[in-house]
Amino acid sequence: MNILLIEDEMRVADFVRRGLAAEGWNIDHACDGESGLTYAQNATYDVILLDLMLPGIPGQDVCRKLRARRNTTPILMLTALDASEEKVEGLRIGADDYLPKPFDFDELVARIEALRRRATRYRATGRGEILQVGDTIFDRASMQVHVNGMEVEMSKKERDLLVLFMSNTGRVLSRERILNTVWGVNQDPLTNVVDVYVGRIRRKLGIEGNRIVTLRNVGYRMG
Amino acid sequence: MNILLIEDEMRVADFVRRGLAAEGWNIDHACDGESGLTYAQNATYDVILLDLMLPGIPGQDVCRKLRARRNTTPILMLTALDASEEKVEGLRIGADDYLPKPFDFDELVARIEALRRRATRYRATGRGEILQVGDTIFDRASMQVHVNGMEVEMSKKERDLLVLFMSNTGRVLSRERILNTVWGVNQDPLTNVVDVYVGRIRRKLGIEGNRIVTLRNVGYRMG
DNA sequence: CTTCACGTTCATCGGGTGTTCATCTTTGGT
DNA sequence: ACCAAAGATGAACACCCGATGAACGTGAAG
Repeated sequence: MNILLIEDEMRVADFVRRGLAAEGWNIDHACDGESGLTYAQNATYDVILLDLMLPGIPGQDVCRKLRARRNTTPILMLTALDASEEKVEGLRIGADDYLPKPFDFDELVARIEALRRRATRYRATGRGEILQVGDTIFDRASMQVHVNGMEVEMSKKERDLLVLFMSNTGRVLSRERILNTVWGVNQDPLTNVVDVYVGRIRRKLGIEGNRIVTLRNVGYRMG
Repeated sequence: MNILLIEDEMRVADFVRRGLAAEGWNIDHACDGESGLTYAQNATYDVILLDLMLPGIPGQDVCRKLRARRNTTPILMLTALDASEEKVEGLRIGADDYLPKPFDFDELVARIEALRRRATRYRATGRGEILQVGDTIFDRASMQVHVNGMEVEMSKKERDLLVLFMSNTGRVLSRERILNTVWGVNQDPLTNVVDVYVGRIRRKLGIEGNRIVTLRNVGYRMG
């Protein structure tokens, strides 16, 4: 899940970023409305967290502009004020939910997940809580992998790689793309970690591992 | 957790009742606004689910009357219409959240839990509720922990952590998340208190402690 | 003042995990 | 059929993460 956080207070931003990163989500952080709009235009996010008290453009205007640009990404407003007028106004100008500071971290996570769920009912894009390909099932909440009803133990990297495959079935993934996504940027391009890990999850998946096919000189594809 | 459902359509009511009962919650069902108000007056609920299209008194009026009677129970509005004017109006007249039909069941659960969490931050919770995972039982009212019928002594932090695990069985909890929830915000991220306490409750739970498994590089999961 | 329970930090230890490397196998082209 | 390049795989290894025992500080109770 990709999240855009538009927030100027570094303390809050750091707190949110660390916590959400721990949920396994990717956070992009913009410090003001201008850069927030730029981020939102150049990438696709699952949820936008928008602070209202911003330097320069106020959060409300950021929200209006996003909607004017036909951006339908769910917006969760964060604000220090718990005035219900502000809440009502926020929802009127296109926000999807509203969370007054100081907020409970668990509640933030629950709201984000609720927004994601709601959005994915209408768009087809989003990923659900459970990924299934053939007889291979991955549960994001418990991080468990089941193959033919049997649980299979995996390490974090193995799971990350499997999730990448399972959420891109039928699509070819280049080694480079896999490296960037699972291992992060700036990796030694002449490593063969990807090959090693593909081998490991193939073995662990047993027969189901055959679903990951090699395309010589191109990459791998699951499906 | 006790929930009051005010809803006239039997199909929807049955669906919600069965699903929420499966969460281990008690559901009282009123078929119209009148009886709904009576229920709300004679018992204390954690959350009220209020349909807007009701025979007799409209849902909006039920909401207003509850608030006029100083009833502060969180209200989650359910409605067939996804008109944001209605949403705005609902929030203005005292509802806490709003869910358009048809809704995702998981989302309903998430919203209810969010409302409960939000409410319990301001009131003193103290409701008698029993958590059970395997042969481990926690009684919120007496704060007692029983394992295989034997009482186990625990400190406050140990109990808090155990409750967090027991109310999130099957879900992976990152250290950050645990720190934020049990120890509070802005904690030194490089402390290992969480590890130490997980170890302590594992030991105290004996065999049952094995239910808390470690996911290396991710967090812990109970169940 | 003493004692004790609790929360927290620290140091140490063991093992799982991630990574590299070398070798073997497969594939595609000539 | 042969060769070269790409991929698969087994093994080795360093390192980091988590488990744990112990020590320390603190505040409450006796």
